[in-house]
Amino acid sequence: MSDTDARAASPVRIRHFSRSLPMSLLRAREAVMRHFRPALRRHGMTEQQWRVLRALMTRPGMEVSELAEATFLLGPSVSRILRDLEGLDLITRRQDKADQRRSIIALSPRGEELIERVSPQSEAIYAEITRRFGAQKLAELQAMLRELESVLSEGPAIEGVETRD
Amino acid sequence: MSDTDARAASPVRIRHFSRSLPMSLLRAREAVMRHFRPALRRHGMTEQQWRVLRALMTRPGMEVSELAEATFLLGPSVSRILRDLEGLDLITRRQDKADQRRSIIALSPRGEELIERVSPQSEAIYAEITRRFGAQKLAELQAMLRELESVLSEGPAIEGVETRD
DNA sequence: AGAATTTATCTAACATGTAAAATATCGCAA
DNA sequence: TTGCGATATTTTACATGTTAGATAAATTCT
Repeated sequence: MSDTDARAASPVRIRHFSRSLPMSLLRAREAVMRHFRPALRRHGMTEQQWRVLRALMTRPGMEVSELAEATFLLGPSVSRILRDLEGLDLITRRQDKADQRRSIIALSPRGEELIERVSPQSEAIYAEITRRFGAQKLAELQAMLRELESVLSEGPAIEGVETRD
Repeated sequence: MSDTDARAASPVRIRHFSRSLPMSLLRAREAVMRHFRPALRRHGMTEQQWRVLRALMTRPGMEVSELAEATFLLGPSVSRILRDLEGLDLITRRQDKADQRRSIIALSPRGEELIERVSPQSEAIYAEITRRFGAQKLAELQAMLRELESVLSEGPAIEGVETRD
C-alpha cells in the first residue's frame, strides 16, 4: 500500500505512488540485490537460502525460530528452505535433547565450503556498493532505516478509519 | 544477499547480517507495510492488487508494461494479477487498435468505488506514519533512497570475483 | 495423575517473485 | 510480397510470502 498526498481537486489526485515510502524501499532494495543475485545464481543458490546459510555462520547451531528471526523469513518459509538445504546436504539437523520440539540447525561441511566460496564475492560487491554510495551516507541511511523501524514497531498498530472486526 | 565486513580473525567473522543493507531495507519496509495490510485485508485485497489499482487511478488507461513499471511488479505477476482483477470486475481490458499486441487496462466503476473506500484509510495511516517519524526526516529518507537507487542503477553491474558464464 | 493450555515447528493452500520460454503482432529490409 | 528480427504479453515451472491450521512436546493447573 502506498502513501498519498492530501486529497486535491487537481487531476492527479494522489501523487505518483511509485515514490511512496514502501515503493521507495522496495526499489532501493531491488537496486542493491540486483548486483548480488548473479553471483548467487552462479552457485545455484537463492537469496533466501543464502540468508539462512549466512545466519548459520554466526553460531555453531541455531533453533528454527532463531533462524527465522535472524533471516527475517516467515516460519513456513524457513521450514521449506531448511528441507531443501538438508536435501542439498548443506545443513544438518538434530533434535534438542532438552526440548524435543526444537531442532538445532547447523552448517554441514559442504555448507561451510559453499559459504567460503561465495563470501568473497559478496564482500566485494558490498564494498563496491559502499564505495559508490559513500560509507558515511550508508551509515546515515542505515541509522534512519533503523529509526523508522523502531518508531513504527513501538506503540499501537496504526489502523485506518472504519476499523471493524 | 547481505553485506559483510572485512574478513576478520575474530570468532564473529561476518557482522550479524540482519543489519546488512538489504535486510535493513526489508525490515523497514515490513515495519511500514504491517500497518497497511490489515486495512487491505478488510477489503479482500492483496498489497499487489492495491498497487495495480492505485496505479490505474493516475490515468484513464495504461498498458501492461506501463503498469509493471508503475507498480514495480514483474511482468508475469502483473499478468496474473490482472487476470484476477478482471475476474473480480475491478478492471477492464481492451485491445489497442493501433497495436494489437498491447492491452489497455482501466479501472472499472467497481474498481473506482473500491479505491474510493480504501484511499481514506490508506492516507490516514500514511499521515500517522509521517507524524511519528517526522515529515522532514521522511523527506530526507526518501531522498537518500532515491540517490541509492540512482547510484546503483547507473554504471556497470557489480560482479563478484570469479565471474564465469 | 490427568487434563488443559502453551509452545515449537511443520503442513496446507493460495498469491506473488523469478527465470525461461511460448505466442501473437509489428516493423523493416530484401 | 515475403522473411526475419524485434516487441508485448502470457504461460510454465518452481521458490517464497502469507494466513490458517495441524501435530508433537512441554508446562501448568486442578
